[in-house]
Amino acid sequence: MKNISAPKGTHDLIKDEARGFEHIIGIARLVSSLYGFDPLETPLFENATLFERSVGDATDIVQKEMYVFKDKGKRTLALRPEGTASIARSVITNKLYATNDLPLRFYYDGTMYRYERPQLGRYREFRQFGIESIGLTSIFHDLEVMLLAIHILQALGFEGINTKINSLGDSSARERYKTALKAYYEPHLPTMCADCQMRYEKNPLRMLDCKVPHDASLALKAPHISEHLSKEDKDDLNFIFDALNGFGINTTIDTTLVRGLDYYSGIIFEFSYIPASGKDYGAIGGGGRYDKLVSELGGPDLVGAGFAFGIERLYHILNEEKKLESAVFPDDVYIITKGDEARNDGFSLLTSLRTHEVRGVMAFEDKSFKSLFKIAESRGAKYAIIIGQEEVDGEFVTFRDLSARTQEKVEYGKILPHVLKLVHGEHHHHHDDDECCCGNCNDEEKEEK
RNA sequence: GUGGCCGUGGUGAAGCGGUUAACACAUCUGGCUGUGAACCAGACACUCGGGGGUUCAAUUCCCCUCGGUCACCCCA
Repeated sequence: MKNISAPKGTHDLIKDEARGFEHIIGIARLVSSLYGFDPLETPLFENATLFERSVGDATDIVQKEMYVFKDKGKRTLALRPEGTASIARSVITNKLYATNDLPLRFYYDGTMYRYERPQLGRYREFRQFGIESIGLTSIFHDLEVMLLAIHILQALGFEGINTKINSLGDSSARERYKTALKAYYEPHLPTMCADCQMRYEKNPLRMLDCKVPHDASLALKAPHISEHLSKEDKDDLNFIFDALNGFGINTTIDTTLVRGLDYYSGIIFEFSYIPASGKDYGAIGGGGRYDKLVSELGGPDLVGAGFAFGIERLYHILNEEKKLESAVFPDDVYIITKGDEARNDGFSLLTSLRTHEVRGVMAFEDKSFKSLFKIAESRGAKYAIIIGQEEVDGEFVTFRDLSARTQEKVEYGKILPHVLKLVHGEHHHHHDDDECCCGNCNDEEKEEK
């Protein structure tokens, strides 16, 4: 039998990692709802033309990274490479814009697919959390979107995020700028690196952040995109810059910042953060304004703005920075039994504990007490409940405090309240507070008696 | 898509032409007949990622392939 493996560029999220992802998404959803955003879930695949028309059929994402396939009905479908196009599509197909309450504010999260060569922080199936605000009427709406993004990062524990902003202007400004750039670079082209010669044809904006010293020095004197921006675009950019700094967010205008999706126009932004380990996971999130996306997809003339975070990247960084508290949920109780009768009694007890929101498991197979205690320990269980023949005969339970290493006998009839009191006790303890629970609880119990 | 490095048991890893393929952790069994530490004694590798080749002999060399990782590219 041949071994099977997970497809290249995919990864399983196991226990801690899955909980870490849940945590990140949970915070992002919570903060988004603070800003009046609602969830919107769209399909994992769409008609391929949706992405060709929105992301852009000349972009790398569509040209070489999209998973495209035909279904049995000969429809040409694509696994979504990003989330914005689907949200825009949904707004149009469901006529969500027919409301007096614009902009529409939505958040989403889910897997995205891009056929790329996997690397650290880059996968073929990866997860994003994003928000879209569609039907903007004010620059404050752009600002709101950015503040929400930053708020989420702060709520996750990020400090010192590098925020870069830029304005791409409208599409005609961008074309004018590309022409100007090419005119500037043309005479120098023979002296430049091979990559830049390729960029010249494909994406001249990228020539600006070449790392080859010679080329980088040329970039310093290159024409500026601001020379081609309308007054309104310039004012918007300055407004955002001042506002973010005014809120204490360290922001820089990076005129070389560009994005790989064609629908962006006007203000764009990107967040990055390199952890102390020095590992560079790339941009952790980014987004911007899209003036024409909705109308080009056949909807009304609505302006939108949004962003997306890469959850894998957020997770990896938070993990390196030890910002994720252990996501492990230790058992409250671990039940150890010996013999059929004991197993029956133990199972009834376990079942009733669970209905009372006590977390626990028991082993149903016969193993040595030694290994069962080892399992209880590795699960981080607070208490062990032992039921063997002695206990069954005497109708009691041996209740062991695993951290204090003390145990006592508790009658069958009193075990449920006994556990509930310890686990849920009126006086609320923090779960990470090792010493408190057992000691205090027992003391108080004695005092009450 | 281009180039570099890597792939040994559940895990971390030695070995780099002929070895019983170390060692450590984990797991299991016993010493302790119902109790988690430590200690002691044992046990556990049906493909050394997969396929092919060179060789008397390959985990060790070569090729292909799959996967990971790094740089480029691109982006979350």
